[in-house]
Amino acid sequence: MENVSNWEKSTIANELIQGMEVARQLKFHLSSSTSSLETQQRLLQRILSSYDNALLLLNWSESSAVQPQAVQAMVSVPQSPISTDRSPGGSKDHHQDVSKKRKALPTWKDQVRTYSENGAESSADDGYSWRKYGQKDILGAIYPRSYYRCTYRNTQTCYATKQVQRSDNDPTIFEITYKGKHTCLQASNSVPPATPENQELKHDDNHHHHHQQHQPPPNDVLVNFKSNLRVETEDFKNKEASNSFSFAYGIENLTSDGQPSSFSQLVNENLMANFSPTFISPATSGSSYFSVSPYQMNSFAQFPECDHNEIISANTSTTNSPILDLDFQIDHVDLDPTFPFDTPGFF
DNA sequence: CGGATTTGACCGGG
DNA sequence: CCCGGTCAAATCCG
Repeated sequence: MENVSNWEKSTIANELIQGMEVARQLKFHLSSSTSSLETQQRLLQRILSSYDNALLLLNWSESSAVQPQAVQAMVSVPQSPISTDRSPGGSKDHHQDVSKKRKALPTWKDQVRTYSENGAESSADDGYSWRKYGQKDILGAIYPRSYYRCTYRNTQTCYATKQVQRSDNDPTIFEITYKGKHTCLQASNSVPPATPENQELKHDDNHHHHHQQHQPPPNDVLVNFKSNLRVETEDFKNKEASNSFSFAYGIENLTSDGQPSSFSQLVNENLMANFSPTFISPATSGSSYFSVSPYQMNSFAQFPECDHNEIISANTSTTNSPILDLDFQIDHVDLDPTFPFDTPGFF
């Protein structure tokens, strides 16, 4: 337990909460006669994905996490090459030598929805200061991809990076891929990151500045779970109202109205993806902020390597993936019980 | 002037 | 050789 940082806890809890929320929606849909099978399957997919991500976050093993983007790409125009679509026939032999991966940096994704149409700048402030170091046109993508690294890479040897890619289908969506965790110490007066990355507490505290962030015992996680779930639900509704999108419960209405529905489904999918719980602070009671961030955090971990997931996802993904993942996890834990994250010098 | 961004070159893996 | 990722010189900006 001790080697699981607060950041990981919150992120895992994030996934679990999301899964629970979606499960509730699915329950509602199942009892509703108007619910389409497609919708139900999508909800189920999301639930499985949440489990998958949570398990993956627990020990950084590869996974067949089903990305919402994949669904989105399938529903919409087939112009964006998503990594999950590969020919199943090409299942080449792969080695599971986990030993000599050099770039086993943890990777997770996030979707940020901009509210102002021009708002390319709104795609940003996640609490960390980034420095752009490159931009590339990506094959098959309309918008270029921007590369950022932590500002304190040289001064504090912080190797966190992120990539920002504007979505082809919905230009108000920015897909952000984070690689590596911040090992830097941000300025103390700065606003704590609204992302689950609440890491400053886990640094070797040469000087414990007033750490009101206590390490919550495992039970606290559950407490957080519940309390935040409530918050999240409210927030959920607020956003639904403010965006004047009837989503989730209204999907069928939108889609079955004779509309081609690909777009509305796309929108709903994006909303679904973005309506994940806006971050759960591990410091619950009396804590100053439940950062209800202006952007949504739908983080799900990614496979540091592409090798395994190829063959895993070649199988029909969802059903058998947990089993496979468990196997991987066991192996992984046996081989490498230490989490690379908790060592600040790791890179 | 100093730090951040831009942008083409460079590099390495597939 | 193509493509994605990074470097670094030039440029921008406060």
